[in-house]
Amino acid sequence: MSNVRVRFCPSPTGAPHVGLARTALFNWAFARHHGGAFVFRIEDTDAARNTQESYDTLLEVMRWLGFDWDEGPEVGGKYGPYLQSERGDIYTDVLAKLAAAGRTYRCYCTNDEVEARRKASGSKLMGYDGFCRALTEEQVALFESDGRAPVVRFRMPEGELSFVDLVRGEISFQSEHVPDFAVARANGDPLYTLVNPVDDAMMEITHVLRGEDLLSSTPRQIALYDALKEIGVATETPAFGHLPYVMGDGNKKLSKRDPEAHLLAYRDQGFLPEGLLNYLALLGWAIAADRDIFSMAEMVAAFDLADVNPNPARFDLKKCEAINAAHMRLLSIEEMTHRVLPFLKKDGVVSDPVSDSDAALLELAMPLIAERINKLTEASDMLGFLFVDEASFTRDEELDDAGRDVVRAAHEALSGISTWSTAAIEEALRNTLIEGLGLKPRVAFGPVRIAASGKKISPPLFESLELLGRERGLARLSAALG
RNA sequence: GCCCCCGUUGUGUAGUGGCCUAGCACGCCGCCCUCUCAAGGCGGUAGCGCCGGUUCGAAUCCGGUCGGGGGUACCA
Repeated sequence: MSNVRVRFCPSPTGAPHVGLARTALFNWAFARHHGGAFVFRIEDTDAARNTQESYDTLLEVMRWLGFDWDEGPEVGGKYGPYLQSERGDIYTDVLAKLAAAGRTYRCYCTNDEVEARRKASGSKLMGYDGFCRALTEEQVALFESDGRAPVVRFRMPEGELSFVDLVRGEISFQSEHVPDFAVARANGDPLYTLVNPVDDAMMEITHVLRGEDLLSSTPRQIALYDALKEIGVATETPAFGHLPYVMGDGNKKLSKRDPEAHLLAYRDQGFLPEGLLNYLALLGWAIAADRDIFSMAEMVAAFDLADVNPNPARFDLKKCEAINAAHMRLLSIEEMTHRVLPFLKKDGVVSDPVSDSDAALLELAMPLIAERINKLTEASDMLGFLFVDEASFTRDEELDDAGRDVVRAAHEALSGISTWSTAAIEEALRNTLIEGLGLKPRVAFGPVRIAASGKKISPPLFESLELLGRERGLARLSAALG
C-alpha cells in the first residue's frame, strides 16, 4: 500500500481518555507501518463545548505518548488549516456546491412535526422522513414567512449501502434505515456529518480508522462521498475500519467522566508511555500468540489491521500495571534515573535543579530500587530516607522494646567496624544479631530497617546503611533508641 | 421499537475444519528463593453463551436463539 494517509481527529472537549489514545495508536502504527502520513486534525466545530484547556491537554498527551504527526497543529502541512474552526469558508463553499448539484435540500421541519407524522403513519422507521425533499415554492414561502430557518439535509440515495469494513468485513444497510441527515444548522454552521468527510476528502485520507460508535454513520458518509466526488471535492472514497471500544468495569464504555480513563493521570501516576501504549495495543490486537511485551518499533513493524479483533475490551488496570512494570525492567539504570528524576524533584526528594551531591547519591541508589519499583512514582517513597537531612527525618513505624534491644545491639556492632561497607555491615550485623543473639533474619533486620529507613519496606538494608554513611547511619540507629 | 456490531477461563488474547483432552499473559491460590518489598522460579485455578444443522471430524462453517454494546440529534 502506498501513499497511505490516516488521520486522528479528536474534538477538544473534556479530558482525553484511554480510548482516544488507543485510536490514535492504531492509526499511528498503521501509518508508520506503511510509511504513510499520520494527520492530526482538531474537530472544533462545536464552539459551545470546546475548551482551550482540552486542546492544550490533547497536544500534551500526544507528545507524552510520542505520537509524532506529519501534518497538523504546530507542524502545518499542505492540506491545512488543521483546525476545523479555521476552515469555515471551505464548508460554506462545499455546502453551496452540494445544494447547486441538488444533493441537499432545505428542511423546515421541527422534531415534533417529524415525530407526529411518524406516529400518524404508524411507521417503525425512526429519523427524518424526507418531508421537505420536494417542497413547492409556495410551501417554502409559507415557512419563511412563518420565520422558520431551515437546516440543510443531505438527500440519501435509495437502495443497499454496503462496504467492507477493515476489521469487520462486509457490512450493509438498507437506505430506508439511513434517513436524510442534517449537514448544517439553521444558523448556517456546518455539522460534523459534513465537515468530517469533507476534511477527510480534501486531506486525501485513504483509511478511516475510528471507534465503532461511528460504524452506523458510515453509510451516510459513503453516500456523501459520492456527492463530493460529483462536485469535484473528493477523488477517492477511503476505506473504513471500526475499532472496538475500550470498556471500563462492568460493560460500560470508558467515558471522559471515568477518572481511570484520563490519560494524563497515568503519566502523573508514574506510568511509562511505552508501557501504557503496549497495554493499549493489547486491547484488540496481539503481536503473537505467546508474547505481549513489545516496543512501539516492534508494533509498527508487525501491525496489520487484519489482526485487529472486533470485540470490545475491558480496561484492566492490574494488567496495565504489569505491562508497565515489564517495561520498567527493560530500562537501563541511567534511563530509569532520567525518567524518575522529575518525580523526585516534584516530591522534594532531591533539589531542583539537582545538586551534585544528590546526583551522585542517586546514581548509587538507583540500582537498589530499579528492580523493585513498578511505576516511576514509587521511587520517592523508596529513596526519600537517603536524601532527607537528619533534622527532618521521621519514622513511619515505631519500635517496641524488643526492637530497641535489637537496634541497640546493631548500633554497638556497627560502631566498631573499620570500613563502612555493605560487606562489613552485613558481616557485623549477622555476627551480632543472627549468630550472637540467635535471631531469625527477618526478626533481626526488621527493627534495624525501621531505624535506618523509617519504614518496614525499603531498599536492601546493608546497602542502604552504606549509602547513608557511617555518621548518619549510626545517628539513625541511636535516634531510634531515644 | 427499528437498524448495526460483538460473543474463547475473572480480564486481554491465540485459534481461520483434524496439530485443541484449547496455548500465552494478567489476576487469584500455593510452594521455592529471600534481610523487607519487588523481581525471579515452580505448580494450581478457571473458558469455546445456548440450541440445532453441515461434516468421518467444529471453538473454527450455516441457521436460530439468548446476552452485551452502539446508533437512531440542528453532539462528535
